[in-house]
Amino acid sequence: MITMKDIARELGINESTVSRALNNHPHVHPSTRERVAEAARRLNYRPNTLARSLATNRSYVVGLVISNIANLFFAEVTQGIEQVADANGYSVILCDTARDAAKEQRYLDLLASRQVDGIIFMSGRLPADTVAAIRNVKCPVVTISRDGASYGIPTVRINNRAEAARAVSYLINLGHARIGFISGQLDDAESGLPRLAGYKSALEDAGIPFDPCIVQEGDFTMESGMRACTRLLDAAPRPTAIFAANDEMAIGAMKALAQHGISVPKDMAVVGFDNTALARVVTPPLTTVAQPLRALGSTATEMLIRLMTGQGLRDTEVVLDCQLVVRSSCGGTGI
Amino acid sequence: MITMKDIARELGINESTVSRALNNHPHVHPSTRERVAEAARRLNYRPNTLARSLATNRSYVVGLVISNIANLFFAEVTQGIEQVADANGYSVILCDTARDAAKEQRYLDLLASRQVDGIIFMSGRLPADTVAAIRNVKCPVVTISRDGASYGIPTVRINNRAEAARAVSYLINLGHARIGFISGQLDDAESGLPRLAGYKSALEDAGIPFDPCIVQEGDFTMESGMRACTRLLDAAPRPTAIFAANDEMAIGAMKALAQHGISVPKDMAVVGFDNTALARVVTPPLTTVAQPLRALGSTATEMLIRLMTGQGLRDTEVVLDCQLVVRSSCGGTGI
DNA sequence: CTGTTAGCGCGTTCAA
DNA sequence: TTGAACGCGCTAACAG
Repeated sequence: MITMKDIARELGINESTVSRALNNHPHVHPSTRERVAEAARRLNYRPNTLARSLATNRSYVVGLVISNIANLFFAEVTQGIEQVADANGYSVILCDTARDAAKEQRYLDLLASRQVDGIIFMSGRLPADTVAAIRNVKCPVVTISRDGASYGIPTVRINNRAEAARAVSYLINLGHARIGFISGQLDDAESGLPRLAGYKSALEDAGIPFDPCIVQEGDFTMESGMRACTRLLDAAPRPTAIFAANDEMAIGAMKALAQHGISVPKDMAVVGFDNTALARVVTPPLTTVAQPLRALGSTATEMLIRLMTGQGLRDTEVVLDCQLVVRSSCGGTGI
Repeated sequence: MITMKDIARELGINESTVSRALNNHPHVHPSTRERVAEAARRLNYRPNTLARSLATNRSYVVGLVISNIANLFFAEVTQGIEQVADANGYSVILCDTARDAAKEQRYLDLLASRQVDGIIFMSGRLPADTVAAIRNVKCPVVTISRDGASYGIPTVRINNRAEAARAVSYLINLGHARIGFISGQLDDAESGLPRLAGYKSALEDAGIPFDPCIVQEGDFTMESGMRACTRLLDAAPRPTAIFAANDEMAIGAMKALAQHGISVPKDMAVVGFDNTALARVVTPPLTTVAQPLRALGSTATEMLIRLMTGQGLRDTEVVLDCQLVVRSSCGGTGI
């Protein structure tokens, strides 16, 4: 490895002059600067970021703690994060916790040891000891899509309640008055309860009475969507539309409908939530609430950068808007 | 930040003794070791990995250069990589190149500057200057799924030719004699040409003449699959089965078939390649050649670890087996 | 504008 | 078994 010392010796000047020249400090003679640059090029010099970080106490690395990179949802958010980080000179250390709480803690510790300048945390719920661990790392932390705001942790998320209501209102405007709902786990404070609440409020706004018989709980898997849909079909009167709390369950519902010979969207409209790639591949393409995945990542990263660079935050909680993507499962025209 | 010096002062002993105690060196008095451990705990000491790396010249970080983390294919491989890396004490720096050759070079340089111990490279083809850049970083590099072996770069990949042949043979055994092929770009030395070659060889083995009329080139997108399929339907005699070089195009083909009122698998069998999550969501679920995605990642990481730890490599090229996953698009039973 | 000195936190000699 | 001293590669403070 070739160091600043080498190029200093080569040029018969001092190491710190080399440092200044390479870092574009003011007050370096143009000719010196040029000679240094030339020598660096010639000797194939590569700065040692580790040493620099040790000296400056800034690593220009951010940690990303995530529960499952193989999930399209997280993968897209990650892309938004990496892109903004890189554009600002930061590298990203990827930590996949596989929803393991012990791993979460270990990763937070590891990242702190590695002197990261900041951390983005997007791994499941926030139990008390995880909150404690987050407070324990000295660097700024931003959480995505979780209930961090209630702990005073900077957060970016979507308004699950309002977005769910928007989707249901859309169905109502289409003329549907009997709308089944396939919920996620109701103990999920993120995508479970709030989306159910949104469903209810949209009905209420339209003066449609809430009927618990056409609300079925699933667990966000395709299989649970199929089962929930089958139960919905037994309700009397039968719903004319189904809203599911995520795409997977909506797709499961469409499969169940197909098995029962019910045609989408002619006999049943279906709407999902998330807008993963699955939604446009399934037949017919699924109408769905599109989360701004990349934006979740980039916004969180921008917040983190503000914190790391000592600029304040406007709001410790940012709520992003979604978009209803209408496809042929809901009366759209399809491809 | 609290350092070894702090705990040394606290205990009235020397800093290097603390270092030895913390690193479980032999020849440290048990009582000293215990006092140090206790003080470290009490003061909430956290080792500074940067400083350690600078001193030992090993960072325990690997770089991952990838072309698109939002693609399920790469995301799953990445999960395999992260998992093995973490299990061996390595962290992963994620670099998403977005297929930008300039970014590839920049990232390789960046990683070298960060003193990573090794790099896994999985970003598109290997043009000459990228090969040069790879040779230029001093740490070991392993490539995945690319033609690195011909440059002497350690590689793990699948046998695209043989796996494609396997899928086509399966169709032949099912009784199909007229099998259309939707290829990828034929200038793609990875998934383009080899898969076409596999298609041809399977036909030849079965004594079926090759007919260029029922080979249509696509570009791995769903839309191109639709167009290619439409062209295939004009061929006379019309094929009874279609093999596509990836899932996306196979799904596009299924969409085109649906538009033409052709039922899958009754009137047409369809087989894809890759086994992304899309394959089991589409209707009917797609038969496809399943690449061992996680294994690609974990195998590459294991190779890299051998290299980083100075153990040799058995083979500089490892070829993994795929598996044909039969689903209802091809005579399976469906869900 | 440049050289000198000191130090970031840790590991590793070499003596004692 | 422990202490003292030095070095990893780089930045920063202070002179000059």
